[in-house]
Amino acid sequence: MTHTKKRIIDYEHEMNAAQYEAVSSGPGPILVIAGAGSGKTRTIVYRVAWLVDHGVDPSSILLVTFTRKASQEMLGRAIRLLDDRIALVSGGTFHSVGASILRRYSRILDFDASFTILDQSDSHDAIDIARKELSPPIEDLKSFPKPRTISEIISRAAGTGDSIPDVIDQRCPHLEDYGPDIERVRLYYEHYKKSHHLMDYDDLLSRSMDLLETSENVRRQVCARWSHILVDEYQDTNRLQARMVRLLADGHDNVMAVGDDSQSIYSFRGADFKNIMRFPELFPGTRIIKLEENYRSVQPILEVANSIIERAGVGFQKRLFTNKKHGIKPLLARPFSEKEQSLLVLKIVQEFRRTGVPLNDIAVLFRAGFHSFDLEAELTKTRSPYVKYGGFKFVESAHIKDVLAHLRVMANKNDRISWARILKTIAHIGDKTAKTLASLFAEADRDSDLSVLVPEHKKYTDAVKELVNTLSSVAQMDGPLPQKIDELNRFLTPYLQSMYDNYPKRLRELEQLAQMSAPYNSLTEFLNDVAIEPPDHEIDEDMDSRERLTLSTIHSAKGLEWGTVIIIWAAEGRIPSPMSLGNPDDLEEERRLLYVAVTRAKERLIIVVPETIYDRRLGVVPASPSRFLEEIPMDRFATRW
DNA sequence: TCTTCTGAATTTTTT
DNA sequence: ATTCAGAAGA
Repeated sequence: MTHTKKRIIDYEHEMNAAQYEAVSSGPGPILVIAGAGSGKTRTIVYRVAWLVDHGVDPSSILLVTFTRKASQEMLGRAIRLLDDRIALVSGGTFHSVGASILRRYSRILDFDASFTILDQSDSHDAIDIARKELSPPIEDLKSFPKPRTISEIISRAAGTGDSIPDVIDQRCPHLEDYGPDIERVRLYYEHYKKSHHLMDYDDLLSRSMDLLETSENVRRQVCARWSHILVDEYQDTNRLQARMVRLLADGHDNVMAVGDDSQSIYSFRGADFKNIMRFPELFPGTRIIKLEENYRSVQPILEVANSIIERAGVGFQKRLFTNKKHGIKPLLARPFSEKEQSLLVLKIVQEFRRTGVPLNDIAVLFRAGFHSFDLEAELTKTRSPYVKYGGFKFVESAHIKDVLAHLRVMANKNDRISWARILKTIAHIGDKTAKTLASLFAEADRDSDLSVLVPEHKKYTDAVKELVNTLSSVAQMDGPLPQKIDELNRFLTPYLQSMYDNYPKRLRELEQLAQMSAPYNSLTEFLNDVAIEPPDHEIDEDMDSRERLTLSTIHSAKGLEWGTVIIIWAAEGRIPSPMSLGNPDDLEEERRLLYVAVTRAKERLIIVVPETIYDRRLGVVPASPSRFLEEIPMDRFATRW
């Protein structure tokens, strides 16, 4: 066998001392505290290479990340660095690792191996059903919390291990009276999922770990399969995920966890940065290595970053330093209004472009998706190209969900939620009819002809029959998966045309979906993967090659960097978000969020705080800079360049 | 009377 | 994009 790409790596000289120490550690638990821009990804990639170079079988290495993107990027870099053997490394998200364990051992739990994975809105739908079908019924459904709220509470309880009343007490005390009924909804929801062979995202983690905990046999097999585990972004784990890491490493403790407590920004989804502080308790004998040299930002930017984070209450002490001593101070700009802010951003961007800064190297960051609405309007008006991250997801857009729902009922006839969604696309069928028919279909025998169940002499009779017939004929079609999906798309085209005026674009996306299914052998397999790992929006759009400005929420910008970063709406009332004011821990997270935003910048940082803010109720009111900025000595900023 | 359809209002962050 | 309230329709 020849390894054409193989090269000898001089580990000691290709990185700094701390990085080398982490990369070349022997067996046992290691915690790497990697400050922003300190070469975290590089360290992980070299660690994988080092292990393989020192005789560890690549297929026994597991690299756990939070996103598919992160996992692909790291494996891609490792493959380029070493050679094709790296391709054998297992990489995945916590959820996909859980799903793969469940799929393999589902027989042991009494669960059908072909379970369907509920994405977030599916799970909302299921909870809505539970709300409405509970008996005895909930007294005042109108004032009862919405599915979304209940789902958040249930999911948080699952992720943190707290009870429902505890979660309500901490997060939303005003809902205290509903506690017992929410608990009933949860029980119904659990039962519902079980009887319909459904798993939600939390189940993928908790069910798989229950399995490892209860079955010694399974645990031994799984832990023998992966003898070395690397976990990225450990600060964003919740208690469930920390438990997962502990269980997966049972018996060998060969875990390298990498993270930065100062960049923990996902507590709303149950993450607890204290997990990273507790790692040494979970793994006795942990070696702690700190990476503090920053390779990204110039000194004046780091000074602002350090002064934001040094006022944080708890955390591993660290202070970033850099060799890039020269550089300009961050600019603090105060335009009058939101409109002026947008115009200022436009002006800066145009100015930089003229001086040769590529558009790709500039990003505008903000706290929440809607903070960029006005800017987006201006950009559209002036025909400036941009991409926005942190908005709606490809898979969550309606037309994709429609096709997926069709595919799901083909794979699993008793998927009531998908039936209801499909039926509602037919004229004269609303909520009520859709639900009735969905139940009817879901409970029908496996092989019976559904079209005989359709009520006669209704306006929708013919349309429903056509739907049912199409579904069963596509399901029985021979041939590869993409061909089936294309057939389905053809059937749905008239509906899409009537529904969306931009249907050509949506149709193209559906073709892409069909393409994506090509590597899969079974529909079930494809659907499972799509639910865990939403495909990226633009895989090979022609837009991609063009230069565009990046607009992103701070959350979606984590791990990325740009030469120039413009932070808009760095004002009280935006960051910290008003939602966080009630809880000191949440407020601290807002501080970290601003820290993450600031540390994305390499050379130039511009912080924009409009003088006024528009409030729907109060009209135009004065705005002041975020409290996290007010704490910083003003001489760290420039007021003009 | 029960359902569907239409239009208006609202939204923190997401695997 | 989703959700809610009220009008129109069967």
